[in-house]
Amino acid sequence: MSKGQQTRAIILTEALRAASVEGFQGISIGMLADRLKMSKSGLFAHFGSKEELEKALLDEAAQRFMDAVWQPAMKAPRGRPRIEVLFHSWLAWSINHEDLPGGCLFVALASEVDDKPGPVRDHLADLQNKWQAMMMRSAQIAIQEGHFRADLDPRQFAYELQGIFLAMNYYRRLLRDTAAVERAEESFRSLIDRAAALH
Amino acid sequence: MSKGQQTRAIILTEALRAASVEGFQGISIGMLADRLKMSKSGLFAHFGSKEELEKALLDEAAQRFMDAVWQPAMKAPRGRPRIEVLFHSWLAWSINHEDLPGGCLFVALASEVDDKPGPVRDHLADLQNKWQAMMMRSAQIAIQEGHFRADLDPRQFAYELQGIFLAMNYYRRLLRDTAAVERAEESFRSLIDRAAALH
DNA sequence: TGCGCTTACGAACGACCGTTCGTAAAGTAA
DNA sequence: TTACTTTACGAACGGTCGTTCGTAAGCGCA
Repeated sequence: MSKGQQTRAIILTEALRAASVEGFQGISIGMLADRLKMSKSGLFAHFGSKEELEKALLDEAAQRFMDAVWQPAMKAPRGRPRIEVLFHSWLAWSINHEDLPGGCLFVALASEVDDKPGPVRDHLADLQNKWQAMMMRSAQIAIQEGHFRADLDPRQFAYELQGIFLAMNYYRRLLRDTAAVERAEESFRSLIDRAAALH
Repeated sequence: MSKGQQTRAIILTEALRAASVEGFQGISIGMLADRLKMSKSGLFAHFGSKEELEKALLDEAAQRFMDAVWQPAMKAPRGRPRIEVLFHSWLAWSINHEDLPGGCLFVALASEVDDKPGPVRDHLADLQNKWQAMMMRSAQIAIQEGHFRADLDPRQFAYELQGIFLAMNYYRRLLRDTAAVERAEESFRSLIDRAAALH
């Protein structure tokens, strides 16, 4: 790995941390340069514009998300066990305080960019649409495997899973409810019970 | 109403619109002054600091929320009917494009302020904690009325209701899913069915 | 009508923003 | 080591930020 790529990786790691806490609006080139003891212009040169930095951050976060959440799920047996791993990896991802002290980056950015047309918004929406599709597909597989009811609506299943996750984030980060994760687990159990095939 | 209070109300209405779209970080005194064809300093004088403006905005939003969501629910019969009105008023509030073109202000602000200690964060968290308490209390009443199961956990009920709402916001605003509201309705029906007392 | 208080303005402040540019140092391949 | 490219820097740009202040106009009560 060349020197440039190395520095770039360090910048992205620090910027990821900062953005999870402050959002894209809240981070600045100067602030990142200060934290990393670099010059503004030196850091800036790695991306060419702040918008390019933001896109690079989304790519980096997506890469990490796939590694931390999707890959472990793909190693689990198809169907219900996979969905259980998926959900728990997802929770763990958003609570990983070292990489993302401000919680899940995608949630932190959603409200900020949802009204701001442009490549950053498009990129985030694309990633999140794909994530919904992945959850839907996982539910479909669970139906195929006979773990879930045949008449389950996978889209609605993904919607409710997303809701449980968002509520966990809300309770944990804004309300500082220490039982947020347990509430999410409880809701998840209920969702799985309803989705499960009758025996 | 004095001239000052009148101007202040106009500022708050416009600032509320802007903040629902751009968040607190995204609005500035200069931008609001431009939109309202006032001077920066003239507008500024009504609040004394940007933080005071933000607190005033939270108060104004809370007031409007109570009028638009809580009051209609209190006019409905106790128990399940009240909860149904509550939920639908809540959805309508967040979709009211005239007052809040960027959707529910509280959701828009949650991620922005949840890591920023200070009076603004405290104020928002307080409002949201009270809202959770209102939903819990409504569920308790529904239990008393015999509409909901006696062993229902009102806290968990409020959690899931919050999740349905947040997912609706996410689907509608970030993913631009035109069926977001219907998905929310579907999840709500399912939640009510599970909460309902058996006959 | 007149007077005092409220309301609004314009100019300016230091701070920070993203970005540009010329230049020096460090890395990398032959 | 040499020659070339990559990487990093410092200074400066125009612009916007929240905030301050002195001053003028307008409101509302006597």
